[in-house]
Amino acid sequence: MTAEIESNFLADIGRRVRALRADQDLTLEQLARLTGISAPALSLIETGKRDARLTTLAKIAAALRVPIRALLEDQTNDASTGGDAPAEGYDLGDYL
Amino acid sequence: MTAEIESNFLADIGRRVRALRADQDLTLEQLARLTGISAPALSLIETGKRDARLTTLAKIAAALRVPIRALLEDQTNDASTGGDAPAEGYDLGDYL
DNA sequence: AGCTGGCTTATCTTTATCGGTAAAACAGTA
DNA sequence: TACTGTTTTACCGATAAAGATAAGCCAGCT
Repeated sequence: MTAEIESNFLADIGRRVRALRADQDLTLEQLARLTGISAPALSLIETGKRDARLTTLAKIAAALRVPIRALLEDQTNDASTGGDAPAEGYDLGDYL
Repeated sequence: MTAEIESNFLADIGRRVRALRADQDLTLEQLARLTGISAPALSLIETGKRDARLTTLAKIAAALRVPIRALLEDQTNDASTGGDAPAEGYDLGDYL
């Protein structure tokens, strides 16, 4: 339950990193040099197997020249799936 | 240089967490129970002294019922209803 | 003064990130 | 079949996050 949502959360981030890297035709080695993060570490993050630190994700976002926000959530709002709507329109789907 | 930008980055996140917590009149103890993160750990994050993991920030955002995006960057220029379009050139100020 | 609540800091243990290196799996392609 | 490039996985050591606990600090209040 909790662990599943967490791994989905990390896997989503990893997919976005990988997609952005592919858009710029960068290899893991190249992104590793740009970020200072090793290629194995990047691979773990992209495959959702590592719970990276905030500054680590910030380095990746900077190297890809996108705001960190672009790595975290879909910019398309979707309808709520759970229960209560917190007054403004967010649902967040109750991460954890 | 690099370390300074990092600490600004973390301090900004911490300030947003603290502001949102204050908006909801929550103490560190209460947020600790909501998130499962200890109050000392939350204090370190809010004061910008800790480089938290992604799932840790996700827990905080969920407890505060805001999208994680709200903790990471200023969204004062958004205020739109559904069409959140980045659309224009980012600078990101070269984190790292 | 003595409280009390909220926050910070310190110490400790467990656990995980992270870089480095190396090896292994997986494409493609000749 | 080999060969090459890319990615994944495994191990190692150093560093750091996170929980727990305790102590310190700083308000406000009786």
